[in-house]
Amino acid sequence: MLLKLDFADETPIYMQIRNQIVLGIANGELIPGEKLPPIRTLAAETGVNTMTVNKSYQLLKQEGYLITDRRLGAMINPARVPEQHPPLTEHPALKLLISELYVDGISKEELLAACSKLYDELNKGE
Amino acid sequence: MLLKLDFADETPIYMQIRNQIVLGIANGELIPGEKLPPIRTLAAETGVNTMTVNKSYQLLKQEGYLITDRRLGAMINPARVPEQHPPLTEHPALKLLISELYVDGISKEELLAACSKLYDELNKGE
Amino acid sequence: MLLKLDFADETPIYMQIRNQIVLGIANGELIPGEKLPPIRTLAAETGVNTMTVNKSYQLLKQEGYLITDRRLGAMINPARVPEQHPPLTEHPALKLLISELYVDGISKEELLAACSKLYDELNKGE
Amino acid sequence: MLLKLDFADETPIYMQIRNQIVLGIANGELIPGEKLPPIRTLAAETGVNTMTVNKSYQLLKQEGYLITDRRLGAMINPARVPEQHPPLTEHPALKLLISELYVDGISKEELLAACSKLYDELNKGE
DNA sequence: GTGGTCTAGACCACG
DNA sequence: GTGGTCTAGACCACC
Repeated sequence: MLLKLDFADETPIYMQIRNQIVLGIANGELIPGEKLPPIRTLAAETGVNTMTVNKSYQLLKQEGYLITDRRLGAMINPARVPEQHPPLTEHPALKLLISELYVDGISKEELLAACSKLYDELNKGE
Repeated sequence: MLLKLDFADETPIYMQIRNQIVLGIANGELIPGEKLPPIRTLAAETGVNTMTVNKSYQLLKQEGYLITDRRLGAMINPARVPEQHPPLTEHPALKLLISELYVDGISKEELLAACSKLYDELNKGE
Repeated sequence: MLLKLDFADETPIYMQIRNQIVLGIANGELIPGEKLPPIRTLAAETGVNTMTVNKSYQLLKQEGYLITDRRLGAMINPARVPEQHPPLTEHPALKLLISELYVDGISKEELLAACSKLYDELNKGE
Repeated sequence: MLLKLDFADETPIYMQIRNQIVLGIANGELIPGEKLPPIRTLAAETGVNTMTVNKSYQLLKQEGYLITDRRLGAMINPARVPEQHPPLTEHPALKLLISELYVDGISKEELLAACSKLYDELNKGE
């Protein structure tokens, strides 16, 4: 799996790494139990400070996406417990996003079609 | 319209103000052409510095949500030109959001139902 | 002559009025000796405060574009003495403008063609 | 690169800084990828508040002249996408400028010669 | 009265 | 050490 980082982007680098790994898990590119590269390796490959990669791994671990085994290093959590969600209609980010799209003239059909398509693209291997 | 700010939240205050106004526009609470409170008033009401509110207004203006009529002050842009969107299926934030929800076990039906409901709630006045 | 003002524009209204009158003089729409509408009339027509129009007229008078006769009101100065210019190559605004266009990839030919065309369009009646 | 600010000038300081950097890019004094001084340094050197310099950088970033690499700070955007221009003959500032010069008796030849010279002086290093 | 600009500090997130 | 955010107060241009 290849990480694409944009150092000029406003989202922090550690968050970009975290996001890409989450995306990788969702679309099946990273499978539960798969080993992730050691922090130093990933840092060297991406030209990022080890501390930054470390922060990403810590965050992913805290969110349950990752587990670290002392002997094997980091791997995708094979037994993740999904987070408890309040009703989706209260999800602040989703609400804001849909509001922005609505104001930009996106129709309901377009929105639902895109959501459906994006969802279907996930984990094609299933 | 009442703004609710959370000073403990990590999202910057100026961004919270911006977000709430965008939400207000989307759900019809703020109508195009409507006058917004002067920077100083809003600052006093929310207990925030004028510079912070100023920053929000600047951002909203830059995004086209707001205009400042030199005679009357700030108002919701009555003739906003919607932003050009690349296909929604390439929208990074939407993609990430759906991925996170998917990994958390949200079903496609739940997702679409929530999006549909959120969309329908917007601009009830229409 | 019709003034088009944009109250949301960042350039002050009095300056917009001044600019449009200068443009009118340059393109021959306003001819030397021509009477300008009284301040109050212009203010009413454009929906602007009389003080604002007054400021425009004062500025134009100070720049020599306008003279006011107590009996006849304001008119385009029929005997304007052109301002003394330092060498054009030192003109700060021109320098900045050309720099911006250059950085935006405008070729020298495009620039000169546009300048030539714009110049030729002025005072067609001559 | 040395910035010359005129505190008596009516153009805002942050805009003067912005203008000088744009000029520097155009004439080749600042090359794409070159690192700019940190906000604090530039503020100290010019005797201006950090917030003011910050505002300049924000503006330059928004205009695409500058990027801030999260690791290295601010630098001249090495991959700037030129802005889309409507036909130059519709450029309001250029139109106004030429009109003013025309009314001041500048001949077409003088104008074109100056534009040509100014353009040729840009980016001598090329 | 309106927004726009600026100052002199301070704190924080990021790398 | 870097930019990003915020405060408390001030002054100014514009209308």
